[in-house]
Amino acid sequence: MPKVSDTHLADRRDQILSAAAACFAAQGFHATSMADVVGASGLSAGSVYRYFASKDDLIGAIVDRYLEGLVGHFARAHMTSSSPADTVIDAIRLLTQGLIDTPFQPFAQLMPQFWSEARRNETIRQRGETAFRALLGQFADIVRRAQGEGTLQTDLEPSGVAQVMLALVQGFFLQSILLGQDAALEVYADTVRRLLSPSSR
Amino acid sequence: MPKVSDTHLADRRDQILSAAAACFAAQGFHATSMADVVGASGLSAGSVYRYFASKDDLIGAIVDRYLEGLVGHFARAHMTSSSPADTVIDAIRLLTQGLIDTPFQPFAQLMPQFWSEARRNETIRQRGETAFRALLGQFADIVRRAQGEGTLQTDLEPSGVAQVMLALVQGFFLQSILLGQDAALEVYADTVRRLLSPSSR
Amino acid sequence: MPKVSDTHLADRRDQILSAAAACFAAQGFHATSMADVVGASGLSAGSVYRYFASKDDLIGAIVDRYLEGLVGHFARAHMTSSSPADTVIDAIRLLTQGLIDTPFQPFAQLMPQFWSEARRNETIRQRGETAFRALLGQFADIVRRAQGEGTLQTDLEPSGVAQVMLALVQGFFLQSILLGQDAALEVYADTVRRLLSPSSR
Amino acid sequence: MPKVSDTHLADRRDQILSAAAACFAAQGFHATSMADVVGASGLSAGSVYRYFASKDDLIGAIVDRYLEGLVGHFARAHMTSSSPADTVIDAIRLLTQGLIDTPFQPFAQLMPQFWSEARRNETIRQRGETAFRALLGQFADIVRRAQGEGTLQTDLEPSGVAQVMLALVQGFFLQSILLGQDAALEVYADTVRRLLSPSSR
DNA sequence: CATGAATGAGAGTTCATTCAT
DNA sequence: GATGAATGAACTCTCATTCAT
Repeated sequence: MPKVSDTHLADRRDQILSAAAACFAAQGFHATSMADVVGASGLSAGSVYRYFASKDDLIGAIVDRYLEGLVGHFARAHMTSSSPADTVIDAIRLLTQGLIDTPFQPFAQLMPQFWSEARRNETIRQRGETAFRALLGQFADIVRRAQGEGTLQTDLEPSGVAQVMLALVQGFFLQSILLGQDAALEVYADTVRRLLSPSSR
Repeated sequence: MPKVSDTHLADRRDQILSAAAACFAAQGFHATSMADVVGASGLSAGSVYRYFASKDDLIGAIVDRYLEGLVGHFARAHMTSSSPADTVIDAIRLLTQGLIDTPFQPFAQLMPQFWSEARRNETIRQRGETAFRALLGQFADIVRRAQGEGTLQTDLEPSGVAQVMLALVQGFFLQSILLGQDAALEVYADTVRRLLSPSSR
Repeated sequence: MPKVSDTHLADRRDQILSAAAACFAAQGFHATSMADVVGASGLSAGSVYRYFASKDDLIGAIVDRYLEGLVGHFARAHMTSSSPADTVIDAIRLLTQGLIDTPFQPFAQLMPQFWSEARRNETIRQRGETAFRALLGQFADIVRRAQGEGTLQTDLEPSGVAQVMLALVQGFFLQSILLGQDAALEVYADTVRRLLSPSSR
Repeated sequence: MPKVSDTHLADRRDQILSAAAACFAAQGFHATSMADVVGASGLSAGSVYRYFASKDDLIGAIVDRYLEGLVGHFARAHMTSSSPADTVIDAIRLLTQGLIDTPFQPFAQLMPQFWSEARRNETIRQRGETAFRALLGQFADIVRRAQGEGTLQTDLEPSGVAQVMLALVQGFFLQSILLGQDAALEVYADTVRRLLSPSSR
């Protein structure tokens, strides 16, 4: 199919990317063979390699999507949340739902894959660093706003609280891999809210 | 009645396990070939397979060591720490030092490997669940003790705080993979201490 | 009755052939992909396959051009040269210059490619046989003329001398691939002249 | 089979090398797949790669054998031949017989492969240069000896005659690929003898 | 007529595992 | 008991060729 519209090309790319994301989320980057991706995409090997130069290129594109999705999620949470605690809890809820049935469905499951890869692949590490620094910046802004509104102690370093907030999201997800996410969220959310919101004390 | 002593057998096993841990920490489970492990161990392929039935078996043994080391670390931290905040910070410091020159040197680097594997390997997930539930139990005890001593609010659910404590350790490590661990620890530790220690408010 | 003129078709063919010759000379038949040829020709894959049924067909056409060029070169050398020795030396000089900046530029570099291919491809071998028999015939004529003029011993078999002459051209080119052609030519030419021209003895 | 004798290892290497030489001679380097070599060797893919790191490595080893065989052949011819003409003719005869049933059987057929490869592979070109310079040196010695014995004109440059001698061997082989070697040799040999031996004039 | 996206068999290579010695 | 040569299925990736547009 020559001289095809740009939309068509972008759709094909998305088709491959979605298939790959599903495979990678289910099996991990390294346990997924290109044949798996090819099969899941419904295209041929040659076509997949027309859109992505190598498996690493495909992994890079998936990671980019993952990071964009992550930063986008948190940016939206940022808009609608008033407090650091709610930001953390909303983020978890968004990502948890993403674990089930949103368009971001497979991406939350990619988290451990991403961290493994970041240790070995400098390009991915750098992209991750950029994304996560942006995230920490957003969180720090939320902290400063809360401090300005008097809902958070002013002796806390915003960057430190931002790191803590991020850790609270990350940690919950890691734990949910081992323990299952449903049961714990209520207690966890309540604890986070009490610790990060002095008004409740 | 084997010709060689049990000690000899155990030593061989340790020799392989140490070599494998170093390889896995440096390159990840999947990027490490059995030939890498065989080479690093100084033994032959046949010997390695005499002690471990398969690569997965070897990974399982490494994960067991990793989890034992982790639980042991925190258990020790438990003994010497009086407060939840100090437990978190001590744990980070122990593991951070482990990143450099303790006998646990490679194990901290195995963290993302472990979480990736736990998503795909049910046996490993279960062992992890057991270990982390034990860890959470220890942390909950620390929380209860602190509440009894009046250094922590009593309206906090101990299991929730335990999860938060664990998340604060895990999150710091994930972030340090991307951002480098040195700079942030002081601010992070200070923030954790202020949030988890009402006396400072 | 085609919509485009025959000239246009022939031009397209030449365009592809020139691009292919350059690629084949630079990289060899097998290391050159059809994508390379397509790219160098400035046309599309479909167009190239409109003019040449297959890669082998294209190789065949290139070989034909190569052989035509070769025979044509020697035919011209035949006209202007009076002696067997000068024929050999002029041929080398023409082809050597062809290595640099004549329209035959890439063809001399195709020589080893041709001989490799002739061993495996019977069609090409046959075309080569025809061309080289023609060449040997031209050379034999030159020998007979020289013998008639008394500038060459009459006890030499013309066909044998023709083969020797051809070998002297071919051999020089093979050696120049390994050794570089510049330095040796003067000594080589002088030696050829002395051996093939009894007058100089 | 572990702890196998060095002889056994060398035999395996030879086994692969012989199979590869046969394949390469029959089909050329690039038209021969590693699967072809594997099949012809009677071993497995893994075994072939235990002895040769890559296809290029294998080609390099074959070329080395080819060049050694070539230089060795000519060195022997050198010993037993008294005149430059006989050296050329003996060399052709040795290599021609090699085309049929000596241990060097496939190597003579590798000639065009070698020259093609030398144009694209600098390592191979260099090895070839070394070997052929050695050959030219041997030939020049023969020339000087003949000049000393008064069987060759002293006004010929030994290095130039050496190049001519080599060309006469190479050219005959190239021509024999197209024309078949049997018929021509007698006439060719006679012509070479007459041209290179002034005594016959 | 021209295009170039799509194909899929097959390329070179790796590697977990076995077993004769 | 230990060895390491041997295995072969599976891997990532290429490329000559086709055909819907």
